[in-house]
Amino acid sequence: MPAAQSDAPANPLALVWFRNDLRLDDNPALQAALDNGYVPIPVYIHAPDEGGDWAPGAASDAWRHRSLAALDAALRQRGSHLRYFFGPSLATLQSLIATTGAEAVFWNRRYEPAHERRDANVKTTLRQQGIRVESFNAALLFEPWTVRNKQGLPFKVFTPYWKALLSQWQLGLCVDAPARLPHSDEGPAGVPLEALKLAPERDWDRGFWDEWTPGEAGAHAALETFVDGALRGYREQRDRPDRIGTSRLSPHLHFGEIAPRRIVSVLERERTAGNGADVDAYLRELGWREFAHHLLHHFPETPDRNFDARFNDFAWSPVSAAQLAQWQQGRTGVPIIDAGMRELWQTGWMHNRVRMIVASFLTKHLRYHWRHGARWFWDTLVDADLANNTLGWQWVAGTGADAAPYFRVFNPVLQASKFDPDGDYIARWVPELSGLPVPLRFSPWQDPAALRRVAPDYPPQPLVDMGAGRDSALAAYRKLRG
DNA sequence: GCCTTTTTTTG
DNA sequence: AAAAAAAGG
Repeated sequence: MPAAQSDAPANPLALVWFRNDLRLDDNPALQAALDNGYVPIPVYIHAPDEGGDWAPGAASDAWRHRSLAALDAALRQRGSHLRYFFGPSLATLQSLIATTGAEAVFWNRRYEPAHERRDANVKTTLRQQGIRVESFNAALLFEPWTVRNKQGLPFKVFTPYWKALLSQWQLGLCVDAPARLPHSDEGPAGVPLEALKLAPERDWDRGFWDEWTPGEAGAHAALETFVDGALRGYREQRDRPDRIGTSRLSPHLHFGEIAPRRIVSVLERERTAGNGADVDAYLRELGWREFAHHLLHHFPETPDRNFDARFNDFAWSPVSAAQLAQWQQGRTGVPIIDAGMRELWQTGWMHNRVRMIVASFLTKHLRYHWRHGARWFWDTLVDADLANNTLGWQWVAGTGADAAPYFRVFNPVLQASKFDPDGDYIARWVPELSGLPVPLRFSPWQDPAALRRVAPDYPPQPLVDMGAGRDSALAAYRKLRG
């Protein structure tokens, strides 16, 4: 190399701050760095306490560990790599700017209230220091503040919200992952991924990885599996926990391993005369995800407070730690509930239909405040997502926006017979009941002798009598209105 | 995106 | 007599 070359101005550096956008495909922050002629320095900053009361749970950490490793591997294939640091985020970015000489910072937005506040502060502070800072939308089809009703207010009901989305449906083109990435070794190397201690010390997550492959490649493989399999018939099969009837994309979406816009573009490409209704049904589910983020942005207190303030006076039952543990561990004596809770514990995921059933049981039959369920899901779900989790629990509990009315009580026996008609889901997750014939498998307490013979360790009676639980929930609700 | 009970319709 | 629809929580 001629010496003169070193005097030529090198390409300026930009920090690309990865958060819940752990992908290279259609990543606007990364792309903006490249398009503006910067050499991107990909960084991940571990700062769980910046999530406020909603620091990531254990299952989420286990997933993130693997997803970060996958992102780093993908970056390395392209000549770059991911650098890991400990927070606080602002101080870490400032120090990186000082040591690398980076002139810009790019990131993709998050919508959790604590993160929105933090990001706003980071942006203002760095800009005051003369740094170029830009944020982008990588996680949503539409930014929450761009969807308004006729009065200019945020929507509170899903159907009109969804109609508004459809009427303004205009998605930009996806940008493919760059084939090569310029690279700089300027500045500190950071710490090894293992230092972040995201992976469990004890391998309680062993059962997760038969079911899931975190990371961008796993996300695209899951999408392909969905398109080749469950998409056809999705509209009807998506409610069947005994089948692979859903996309199983939720954790990949949460971590931003795949863009919703990419999913839409693939589904539209795959749309045929035969599967149009199925594609539309899936898009509607993506719509619920959008709605959840819309609500969280506009009503940031809802992870901890009832959306419907009338419920602030509701007579929730005092929590019995023992009963709550029975629900958590899948030992309520109600098979469909126990199957769901055990699926969650063993795989970090639960079928959506079953989420509604176990949530209804906790908030109606046990009449426990939805927060107890939301917290448990938060810790155990690999797809734990503040927007979706909050909407889901407040929806079932009847306290939310466009929620199921409180008097809508799911009957777990009826739900099981409707959506797991052969009892296969129950048999898989509560195998000790597989020796019972099917109608009995939904309500084994109805034949105590058979239950004792087949599964002597299974609770002989449900935690709550179905009829009594329903009635007392309805009575508490009546008092609220009265 | 429900359940139960009551009422009406259908075979 | 059973199934479907309606009503109301």
